[in-house]
Amino acid sequence: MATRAAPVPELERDHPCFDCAVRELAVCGVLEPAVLRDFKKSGPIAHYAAGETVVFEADAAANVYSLTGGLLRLSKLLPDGRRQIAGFLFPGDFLGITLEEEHAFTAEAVAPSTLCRFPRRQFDAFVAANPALERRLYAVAAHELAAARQQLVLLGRKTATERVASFMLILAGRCHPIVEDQDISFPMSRADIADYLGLRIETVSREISALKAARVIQLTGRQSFRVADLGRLEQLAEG
Amino acid sequence: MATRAAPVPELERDHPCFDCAVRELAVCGVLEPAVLRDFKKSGPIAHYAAGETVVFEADAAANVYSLTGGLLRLSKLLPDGRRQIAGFLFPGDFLGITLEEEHAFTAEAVAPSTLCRFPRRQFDAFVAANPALERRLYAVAAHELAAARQQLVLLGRKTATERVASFMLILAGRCHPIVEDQDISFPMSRADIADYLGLRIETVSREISALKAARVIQLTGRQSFRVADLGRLEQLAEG
DNA sequence: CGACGGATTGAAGCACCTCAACGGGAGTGG
DNA sequence: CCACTCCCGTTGAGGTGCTTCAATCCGTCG
Repeated sequence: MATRAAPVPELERDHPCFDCAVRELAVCGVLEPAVLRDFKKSGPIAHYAAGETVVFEADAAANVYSLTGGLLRLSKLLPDGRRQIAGFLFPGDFLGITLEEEHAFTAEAVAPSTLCRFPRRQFDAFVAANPALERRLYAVAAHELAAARQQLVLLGRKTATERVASFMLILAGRCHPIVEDQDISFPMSRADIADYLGLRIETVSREISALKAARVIQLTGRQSFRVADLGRLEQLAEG
Repeated sequence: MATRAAPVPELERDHPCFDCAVRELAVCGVLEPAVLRDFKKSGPIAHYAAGETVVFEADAAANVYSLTGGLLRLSKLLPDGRRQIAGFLFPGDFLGITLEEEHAFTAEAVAPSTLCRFPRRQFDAFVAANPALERRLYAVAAHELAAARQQLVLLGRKTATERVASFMLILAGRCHPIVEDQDISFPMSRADIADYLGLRIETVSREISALKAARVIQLTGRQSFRVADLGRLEQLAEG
């Protein structure tokens, strides 16, 4: 869900970010090599297994993160256990858009994930010293805001069929261009999908089965599919 | 929904922003008087009657706005007429958090409203020249993002009773501190509330009646109420 | 193989929606 | 001042889309 970055100069082979797969995608993409090297010094790499928690809701927001690999979910629990997933973070996405003292959402690894971790204080200093980074962060926040508001429409007004179709489109939309019959894999479980779409897993399952039966999509595995009829899928997603 | 600003030096009486009621609340609050005067020159005041549209979804984002009085709603329509309100803008709030070329949501005046309008190009130049403004915009975006995600929980997982109770708390939360038996007025119609909460008007009406019958709130008019039992209201809102 | 967790499918229930009637305040005109 | 209308909100009765509960399937792993 990160926006595309301006190309940065080539890095030297010994640069700590040399083999980062998402360098240009991530917020760091706007930094000059020298600055980037300096920046990276403050940020060790952290690994999380599937299911592990990166930050707890209401934890002190001591660090910010840049996701370089894997998949995270941002979620919130109600007292009785109901869960809502506010969004997924893909490689290149930034975790820590807040000026509050504590995180508002729990971030957990859906699949094994790799993150660059930066102490917030140092990160804030870096931001203050690098206007380009500040602008980039604003762009990321604005983009996430638009995505969250779009999700409000889905949760507030769409039917189960429309929600699941929209979800498929969101997944497909991560590939550019969106083409039919291209294999798309998603690491999240039916439970995650349900909690993201405000449905129950049984409903998600039924709707996926219906899309498959209608030959709009094709299941190529439990966590992968192909779009068989893009036009129809878009139609279903918008009501 | 705006965050509190640092106090600014006193303005001269002839300053165009001298009698702005939300100066310190709005994004302009971080600007020095001289800069502010310069800034304001680029921004004429616009008035909108209740029901009028400030920006249409998919319109070119040629301007940004600062709301100085009234109330706006941000909404999106599905092809068949279903509507979702993504949020309300109160005085001091900023309209135009996006780097896209077009607006993603329609903004309409719920009540007669007054806005400062700035051409986006000039505004962007101002932002680039004023790091404090840039930081402030980021803070606003981060805050709106948190609010939108909180709303996702409401729309995805809360019952009708919980939604309406939460809405009452949001309204009450705009007064600091939240005290019982203080009159709170809201200019939006039941239809607006319903489209904000992802419910139908009838359901909103029934739930409000139920809260009233349970003596949790007290209706003091069609568009005003008092919190009679804050603890109970909070309990109902959280499930 | 048997056990386990995740996914699917079926049948019944319920929360909210839909449709419909009614109520009440604001504005208008006699 | 009242009669009328209009709009918004409220209330009631019946319908439905998603949930709930339950059984089964299937791939994985010991």
